[in-house]
Amino acid sequence: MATGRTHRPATRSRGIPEATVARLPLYLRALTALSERSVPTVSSEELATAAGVNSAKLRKDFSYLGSYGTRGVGYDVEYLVYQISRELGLTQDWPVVIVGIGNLGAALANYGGFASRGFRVAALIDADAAQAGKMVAGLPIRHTDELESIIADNLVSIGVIATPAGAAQEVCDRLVAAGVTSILNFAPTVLSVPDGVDVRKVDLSIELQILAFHEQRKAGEELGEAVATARKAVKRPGSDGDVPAVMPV
Amino acid sequence: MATGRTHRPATRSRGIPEATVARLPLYLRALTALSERSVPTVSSEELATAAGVNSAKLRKDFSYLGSYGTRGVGYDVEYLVYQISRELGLTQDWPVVIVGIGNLGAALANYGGFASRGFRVAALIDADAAQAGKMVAGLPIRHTDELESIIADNLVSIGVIATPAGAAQEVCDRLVAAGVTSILNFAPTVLSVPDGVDVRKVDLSIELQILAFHEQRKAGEELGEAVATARKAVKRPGSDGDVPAVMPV
DNA sequence: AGGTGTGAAAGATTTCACAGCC
DNA sequence: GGCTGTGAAATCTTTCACACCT
Repeated sequence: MATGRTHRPATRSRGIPEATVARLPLYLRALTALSERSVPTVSSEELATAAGVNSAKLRKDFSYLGSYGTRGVGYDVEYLVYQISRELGLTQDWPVVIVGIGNLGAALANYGGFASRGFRVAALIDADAAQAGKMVAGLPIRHTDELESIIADNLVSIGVIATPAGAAQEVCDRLVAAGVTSILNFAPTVLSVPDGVDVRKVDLSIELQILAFHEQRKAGEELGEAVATARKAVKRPGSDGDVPAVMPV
Repeated sequence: MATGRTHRPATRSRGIPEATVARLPLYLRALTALSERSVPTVSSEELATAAGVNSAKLRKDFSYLGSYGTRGVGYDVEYLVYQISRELGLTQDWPVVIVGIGNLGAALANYGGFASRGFRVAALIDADAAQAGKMVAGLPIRHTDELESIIADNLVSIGVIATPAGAAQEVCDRLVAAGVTSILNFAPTVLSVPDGVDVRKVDLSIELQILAFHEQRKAGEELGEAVATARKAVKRPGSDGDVPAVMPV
């Protein structure tokens, strides 16, 4: 069934839904674990459990990639690993730069998952001249002045921004001007970019706030406000106003 | 319009869509910035631009909270800040613990956004006894042995896991057993938790992989594979096989 | 039997477009 | 005249359930 003229509309044969794309890395991780344990095949049910989704969703997701399973048997682990990797573009080398080597930037540089699966940290860049040359995760920190040449020399198309919020847009503009077309933004700012540039945002305080929303519901509905009240009383000394005077979220 | 019997079905008067909840922190941040510049009112169009969404979506989102705007005028900035904060549960104090004080955990502890808006780092916890007592971001690292008592003493209901993948599930189990009901997970693993416990996941390599997917499309469709080919040729020496031998993603 | 692949139904989210109020 | 609030339409996502292959 890899041959033409099937039910699938030819017009968007390559149009994999965003929601599916976002789950492919999850499946890939679960499959990689199975592969390391030399498991040869896996059913949609087993794989779905390992990835934390339900099996109908997983099968639907895979159906957008093609028919890679065998009815009555399941999926060949190695083959699926390869197909998903290829679909995600992980069979090629993606050089990335990390800009802003503070606590977070250093954590990212040291993060193992970064180095695996075709991603390669091409350079660490920081605006602080005093940091230049210092080694982090086996790489020397380089000064922002070199940003453009580093990107050009390494054909970098993915940039990671781990600067303070105030610097993020300027860094972003320079990355884009130098040729970067995908940005992973850790700074708590909305970046504006031209069409054709992708931005994904990772925002710690947003995630916490979403948790707080649900937490509040639980407290209110299941415990009749008692815990919430107790918690309110436990404010630490020195922040007893209603508006904590800290930097903007 | 705080009074009853409106068009909204009473059955889910409190049922704010997840997608809307996920955007409230974005609006709140934009509003806080306006508030600091003492801007009194803002239109849906302006606020939407600042938050990086379109105005119809923003108005729809706000309509789930209530009618807080004035037709022909816009929204009162201070009032909206208050309403959204309240809706998100940020008017109360949320003590959090961070478990796993490696590079990432330290970065989180130092992250300013964490400390703002009602979140308070109650303790930093690490399994390495040699680290115990060391100060990070003004707080002493405490040993995992103390986890249960720390959570009980501080009424902690939100836990942040920044441990290696291998330790995450065990830490999670202990947090949950001790009373934590919301978890922000930075470890690249699927956590299993009982009903009633919320888990949100932040996964750096997943974000990168999603970017790579779109990046690949751009290269293939707009440049006729030329750049992709060039990039493939630039593999660094020592990783010329097809399967990079690094830790699982 | 056992498990994939997928139409069709159900549900959620986004966008449109305009009535209604200031 | 300008801008909110919201039904209704369009779109996207998930779930169901079963035909079909091994």
